[in-house]
Amino acid sequence: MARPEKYNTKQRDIIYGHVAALGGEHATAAQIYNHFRLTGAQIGRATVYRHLEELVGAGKLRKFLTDGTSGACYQYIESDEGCAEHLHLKCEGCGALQHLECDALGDIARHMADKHAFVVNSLKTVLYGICDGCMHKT
Amino acid sequence: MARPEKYNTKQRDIIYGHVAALGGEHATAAQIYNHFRLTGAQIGRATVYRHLEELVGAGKLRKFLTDGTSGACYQYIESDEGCAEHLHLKCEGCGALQHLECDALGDIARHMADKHAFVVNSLKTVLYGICDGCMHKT
DNA sequence: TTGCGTGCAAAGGTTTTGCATGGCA
DNA sequence: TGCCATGCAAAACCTTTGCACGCAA
Repeated sequence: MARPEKYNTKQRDIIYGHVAALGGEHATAAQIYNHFRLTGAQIGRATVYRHLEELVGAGKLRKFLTDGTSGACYQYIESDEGCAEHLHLKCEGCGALQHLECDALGDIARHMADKHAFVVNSLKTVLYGICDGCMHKT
Repeated sequence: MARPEKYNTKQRDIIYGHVAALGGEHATAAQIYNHFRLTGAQIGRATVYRHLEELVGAGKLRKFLTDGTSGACYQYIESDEGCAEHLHLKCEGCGALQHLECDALGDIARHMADKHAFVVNSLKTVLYGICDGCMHKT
């Protein structure tokens, strides 16, 4: 159990290194696949998807779903404790995905657990709304 | 602006009536389409999708995205004003959708607007997590 | 050598779009 | 009558899967 840790391949290192290098940035599977194509690293779509799902299962990567047929977005999860506790904001106007770094979120999660017996999964929750830029447009 | 309110067709009434009859239940586009096929109402896929998206845009319907390739789930929004005041909780264990009635939500929305210049859309925002019942199972 | 991991291609599914026809106002 | 909405089909899209080869241990 734990982690099979079967083989240590070059592709695994490349993919893992790339998503880790993304830091807080998010990327779709297609973007990641294209990045490898452009950088010369010949990695098949299937391999990208397989490792992405593997990393999601291992808790190293977060997966969320965008609105249209744009596909799923992946984001690296820092192992630091501080970064695990932030939510995401999706602007319905421009479609941008922002990160919410705020101490209040910890209070919200605690409030939900205490008063409503509901444990919020910050990794999956996305708040929808209108960002500052789009609010002043038209 | 308000609403174009173009034509009032029979299919529109059928689709609207069906999703309203679902109440709190959620259904995928394929399920809704199949329901019409079985009940004898001949309505094309495209028409179902078009009206579903129209209803989502009008705030009458909520659209979720499921994990796999199962497609999107739609759910009827009972009353505009009632649901605008609170958020929704989606349990990842049992799939139930709960309503969160809490004054703290007003504080959250206010905090987001003041500190982060982001207006939260309560109609579309869903908090994911584990409900009380599922937490004690297994 | 053994067998997992890879890559290519094709399948699977959901959603969108073009175009001719029918129905509402 | 004019024009929108519909329906059928095909396209586009993302994602998964089968199979033969290559590479790690």
